[in-house]
Amino acid sequence: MSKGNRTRTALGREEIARAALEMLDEEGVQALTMRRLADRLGAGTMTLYGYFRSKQELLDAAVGAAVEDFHWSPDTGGSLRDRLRAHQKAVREMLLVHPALPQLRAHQPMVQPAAFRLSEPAMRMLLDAGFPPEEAARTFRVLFVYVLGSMLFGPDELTAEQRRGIKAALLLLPDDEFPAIARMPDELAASMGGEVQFDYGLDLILDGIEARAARHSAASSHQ
Amino acid sequence: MSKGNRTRTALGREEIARAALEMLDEEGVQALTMRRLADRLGAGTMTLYGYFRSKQELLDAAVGAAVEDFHWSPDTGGSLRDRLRAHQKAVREMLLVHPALPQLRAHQPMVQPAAFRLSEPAMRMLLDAGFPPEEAARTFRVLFVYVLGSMLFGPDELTAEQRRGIKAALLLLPDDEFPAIARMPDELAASMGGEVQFDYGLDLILDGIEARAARHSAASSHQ
DNA sequence: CCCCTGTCCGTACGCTGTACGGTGCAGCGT
DNA sequence: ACGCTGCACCGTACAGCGTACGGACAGGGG
Repeated sequence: MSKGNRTRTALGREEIARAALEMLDEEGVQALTMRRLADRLGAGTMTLYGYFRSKQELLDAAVGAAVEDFHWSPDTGGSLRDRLRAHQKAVREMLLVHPALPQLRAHQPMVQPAAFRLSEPAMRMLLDAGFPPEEAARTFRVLFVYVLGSMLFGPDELTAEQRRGIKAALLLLPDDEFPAIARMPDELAASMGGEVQFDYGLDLILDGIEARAARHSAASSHQ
Repeated sequence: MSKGNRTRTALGREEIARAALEMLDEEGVQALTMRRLADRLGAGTMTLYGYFRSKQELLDAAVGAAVEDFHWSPDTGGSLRDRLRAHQKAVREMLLVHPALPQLRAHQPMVQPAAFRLSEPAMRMLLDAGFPPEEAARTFRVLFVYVLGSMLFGPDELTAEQRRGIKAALLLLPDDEFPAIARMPDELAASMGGEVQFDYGLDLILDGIEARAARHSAASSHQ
């Protein structure tokens, strides 16, 4: 059987997925087209369909490629809070490198098993801290939603034009109907992204988690 | 000038936007097509472009129509925590009626000034509770990200097929590489949406907000 | 009556994802 | 050395998308 040596002919699932991921990160989700990707690879459009059944399958593979870049060394010490924060910050860093991931995740949940690499460390920390499985899952979910949501709804990727549009909309709000918002366009604009904003919210959530963790460790020491 | 009475001929910006919103809510974002919307209205496709310069402008108008459905009676008493929770739950209810809103928001921030109707009450509560403007904005932003993120990443709208895919992926994870996750497929699946999950996270975040509010009210009483 | 203005829409263009079927080369049996 | 077979590649085609252009047609003012 002529197995395994056909990759000498340049193309393969891995290469295509990586090229798709690059394109995604550089130009955004809507810019990734089968034709444009094929051009970039110096291939014909339909060649890609020899490796992936559909565009969706290709996108899944690109997600898998991005996720494989993430590795977490589990042995950093410190409090549960510090370790959770470090982990979530690491996830965010990865998402900043691959900004297309949250958008893809919004359309369809992770199909790639490798995607669980991201959540495993945090789940483990919570279980080790005494959270019962269901609450650990719920707690992790809050962090998950916040970290991904910050990427998607925090406009780190806003056009200058969009920024101007928001500012303009804020300025012409009637003061009497929006007394709170109309007075603070600058604060609102500042709150819409950036590392300071992310850290503020992360710490706020970690406060809540820490309080619950204290309850659990107290309960287990009673036993 | 023949101004104002042309709506007698059935069509108008308002009707079109409302029809678009219905279509969005019933069939999802990707199902809304200029052609299909025109058919539904009994009009030609290009007629719509007489009322909206582009599909994007139409989508913005649909967002505006959805947001106008939301009214908040500001006078409910109770603690800051209770009022914030009631408000965020009301927002979530509106989003459940119009599930397309978070997806639209993910692609482009709110251009409709009316969208600020949603955030005004919460901002006001935070300012009244003594939060300085910048921190109020940051705090609100955390709630905002969580509420929208819960809609988008919580799979309230998951296909049964997708659900099965996740479950299958979870079941064939190698236990040695994912010791935490592989043991709790059911808990994880349960954590991915639903009102219980949402309330858990909302209360967790409100804990953090309440702690900060206590600090602010203490500071203001010192003065 | 005619013309003018404004609403409506048929047609067309360039784009998308993808099905189908052909082309050309690598490797093999003889 | 030769012909066959299988497979990687891709040219072409089709339905559907957003939307530009220009024509059809109705209603009101001269």
